[in-house]
Amino acid sequence: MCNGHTCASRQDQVDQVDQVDQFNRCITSQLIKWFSNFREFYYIQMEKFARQAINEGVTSAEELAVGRDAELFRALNMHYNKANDFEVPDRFLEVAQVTLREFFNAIVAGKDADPSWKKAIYKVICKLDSEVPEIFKSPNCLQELLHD
DNA sequence: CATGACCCTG
DNA sequence: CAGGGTCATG
Repeated sequence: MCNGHTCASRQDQVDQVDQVDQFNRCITSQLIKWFSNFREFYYIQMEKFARQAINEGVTSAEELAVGRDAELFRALNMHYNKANDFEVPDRFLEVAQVTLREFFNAIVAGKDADPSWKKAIYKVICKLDSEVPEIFKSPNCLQELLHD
């Protein structure tokens, strides 16, 4: 039955599954790392633009708006969507604006004196996170994404 | 012991 | 981004 050419041994099959498993684990951890880096860049920009607004004399967070033409948006888009491969959801703009205002108010209030002042903001913003798209939860996520 | 969040560097 | 360290979880 198993002539060594057309049929893999049970052990070989087990090894293959292990390899696929490890492969997927590497890919996912890599993605997690990427998202982590994205998130960090996002907040760095938020702080940067919030301080910039303050230095420019903005007195109220209400004056801060993040539209698709905003410098802040351009900076972010440059990193996440340089080739404009997809349309940025309006939801993203909304959350970005909330985040910017959150930073603005915190800094104006002098909360940045506290070494961990950003955590309060993170706590607020993470609640605004959108649900993870179903495809990403699928075991065949990689295959499905590759088809597009 | 493994994994992931978070932080800081290069 | 990638690496590496720390800390909390399970």
